This record gives sequence, C-alpha cells and structure tokens, in this order.
Amino acid sequence: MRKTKEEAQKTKETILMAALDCFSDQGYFNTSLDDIAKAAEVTRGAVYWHFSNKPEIFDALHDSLHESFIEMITKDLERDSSEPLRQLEELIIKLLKDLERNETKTRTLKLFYHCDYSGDLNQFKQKHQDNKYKSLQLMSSYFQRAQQKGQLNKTAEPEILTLTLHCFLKGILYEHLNGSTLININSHAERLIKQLFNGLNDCHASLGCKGNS
Amino acid sequence: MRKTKEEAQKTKETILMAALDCFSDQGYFNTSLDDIAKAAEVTRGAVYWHFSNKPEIFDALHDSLHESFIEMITKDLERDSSEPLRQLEELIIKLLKDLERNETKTRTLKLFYHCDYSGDLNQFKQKHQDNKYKSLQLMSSYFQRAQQKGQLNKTAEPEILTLTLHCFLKGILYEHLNGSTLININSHAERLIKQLFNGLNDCHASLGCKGNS
DNA sequence: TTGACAACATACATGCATGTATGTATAATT
DNA sequence: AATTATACATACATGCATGTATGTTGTCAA
Repeated sequence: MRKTKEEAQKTKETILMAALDCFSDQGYFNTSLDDIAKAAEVTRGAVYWHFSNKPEIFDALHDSLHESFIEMITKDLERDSSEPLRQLEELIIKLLKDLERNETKTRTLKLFYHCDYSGDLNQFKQKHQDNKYKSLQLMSSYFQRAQQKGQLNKTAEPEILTLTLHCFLKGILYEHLNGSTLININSHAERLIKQLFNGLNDCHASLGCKGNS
Repeated sequence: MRKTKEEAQKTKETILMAALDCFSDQGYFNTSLDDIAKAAEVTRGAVYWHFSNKPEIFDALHDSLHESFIEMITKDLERDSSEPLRQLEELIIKLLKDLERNETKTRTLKLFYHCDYSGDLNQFKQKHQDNKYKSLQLMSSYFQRAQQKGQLNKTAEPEILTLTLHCFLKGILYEHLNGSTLININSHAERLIKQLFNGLNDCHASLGCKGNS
C-alpha cells in the first residue's frame, strides 16, 4: 500500500484535479469528499490524508491559479515597453486567450466567480480577496508608467483606470465563464478590450478629460 | 391555527424575507429550511406549505427582483429622449443608486451573482438566463435609438456596445455587492459610468471608429 | 351551524456527509 | 534486518437536512 513520495505527490494532484472536475460539474457545495475520492479513484482516507477538509482543497486550487497569474503579469512587467498602455492591452488579450486554451485554468477561475464565501469558505475570504488586490496593483503600474511617459493626462487617476479595466474584465470573464452565448473570447473579447482602450486613449490622451466632474 | 387568506399571504412573504436574510448571511447552500423557518418564526411545516422546496424559494426571490428591473427600464423607455445615450447613462446611474438605497434589492441581486446553478438550482438556470437577456435587449434599444438619430456612427454595432456596457456593469456590481472596499457607488460608480460613456462617444460619435479591426 | 378544507405544527423515517478511529502494507530509516 | 513512520483503505459513530405523514385548529362556504 505504501507509495513512494513521488507517487504520493502524484495522487495528491490527482485528487486536486478530481476535485476541480467535481466542483465544476456539480458545484462546490454539492460535491462530497466521497465524490472527489471516487473521481480520483481513491478512498476518502486518501483525501483526508492529503487535505484536512473540503475548504482546504478549495484553497489549494486557488493558490495554484493565483500563482500562475501573478507570474505572468510579473514577467510581463519586466519588459519596459515604450507604450505601456498598448503593452497592457496586449497582456490582457494574451491572458484571455491563455485562459481559453487552458481548460484547467478556466474551470478553476470559474470556481471563484461563483463561489459563496459566506459558508465554510469564509475562513479564506480575506486571503483570496487580498490576492486579488495584489494582481490589481500590478495592473495599475502600467497606467503609472504611461503617466510617467506623458502618455496619459496628468489629471487621470491610475486607480480609477485600473478599476475601470478590472470591472470590465470581470464582466467579460463572468459572462464567458458562465457559458454565456453572448461572449466568445475569440470573436468578441479582443474587440471589447480594444474598444475600452480606445475610450481610455481618447479621453485621457492629450486633451483634458471632458466629462469627469 | 388556521389564518385568514391575507394573513397567509403575509406569512408567505415573511418566509421569503427570512429566506433572503438567511441566504445573505450564510449562503444558499448553508441554510436549511429550518433556519428559514426559525428566522420567520414559523415551523418547517409552514415553509413546506407555501413552497415545495428550497430551490423554489430561490426562484421566487428571483422573480420579484427581475420584475422590478424590467418595470423600471420599460417605464424609462416610454420617454423618447432626444439624446438616448445620455438617457441611458442617467438610467444606469439611477438604477445603481436605487440599488444602493434598497437593501432588499441589493441582497437579492447579490444572491444571483454568487449563486451556483450547477446543483439543485440547475432547473432554473435557463429561465434566469433568459430573463437576463430580456433586460439586455431593452438596454440595446437605447443604442439603436441613438443610431437612428444619427448620434452614433453607422458602423457601430449596438450589440457590441450593449455587451460592453453589460460587462462593465456586471463588474461594478460584482465588486460592489461583494462588499469590496474598492468601489463605493456614491463616489465611484458615477465617474466610472461617465468615463465609459465618454469612451463610447469619442469612439463612435461623428468620426469613424479608429481601432476596431 | 356544520362539514370541509385551508394553514399550519408536530412527529417520524430516511439518507447522506462528515470526521475519526483503526487496520495494513510498504517505503524509508537506522 | 528490524523498526518506524508513511500512505493510504476500511469501519464506525454522529448529526443534520430533507421529505412526508399525520395531527390540530380555525375559517369559510353552503
């Protein structure tokens, strides 16, 4: 019965992926640990050995996705483009298309868009929210760079711009992940993003911003 | 024990509001019918008398909110403003501020942003999504009017514009309802909306749209 | 006014999910 | 080579949520 350490690590990841499958199909609250165990072709004993309970499995899934995001953005920020706004625009589209290709990421992300933190997941609410803020702060640095390079009106507020982008992205992802027929990343997302950035450029570029009270 | 019809209708609504309270506090899946009954100061017998099960309570909450939204938009559409885009902008802000005031609506809406339709709620997924599309169609008619009045470039696509607005709104609401400290409707939402509409105007007004491939 | 039915309350049966305790075989350690 | 701890599987106890069946009281209709 006893497996080698590598094998044990492998079954742990098998359990994680099985959990993701179950959560995606039936939802977090509708999946029992036994469901996960059966999907991973182990028993609940194995699950309880690697994780203390269901919320911890959820948290493990979160971590893997978040680390991946942070890494992609951080690496992109190492390159100091002459046009930070265009760089950001390209990054966003790249992230979206990466999501579309990687089904594991898509399903994981979908989890966090529809999960209810008011139950047993409440213990992780703050942590996951903090992690989201970290990604946001990274985003805002693009706008700061653009402002420093004089490509953004001085009255523009990077925070507001980041929020705008963030809300917009959230909406797109929400619809896309929801399996909505409204949005198809290949045909729509790129145009939506471009439209948003056009708005930002036109509004904040050289002239003053017209409508902000 | 037997109550009059009016009293019965009242307890039914009491149960609905109690359910909303419970769902908001503990989440849909973490509330039992007994929780709801206790919150409404009745027994589970009363709950089972008025509703066949928990999903049906959820659906009843949905209906009340949706009807309210459709009514507000439909009434606004009766007025044929000379500037449909500005009219839409004002409507959005009005809707947001109405939401902020009406806590029942806020909590109900929050339910549907975080609910997981993959479980026992799956039976209502299609219906609720269809209802969402209805509101979206109403929104797009503002853009169509603007286009007819020549206030929107002829190459602009009302559907894409509606999607843009919808995604953006979704993001704002998601953050706001999530209790995010990032967004405060009073101080932020109005500016965010104005910024978005500035983008639309600048991009699609008289000149051609620059960046759309 | 009296039956019939509505509007619940109470009681019961069932199943499932959780957590833990214990068993076991084998890898790692010495 | 013997021991120990690991990596699970199995078994058990518990509690809770659901659904239904039945009881009870008052209302309304005739």
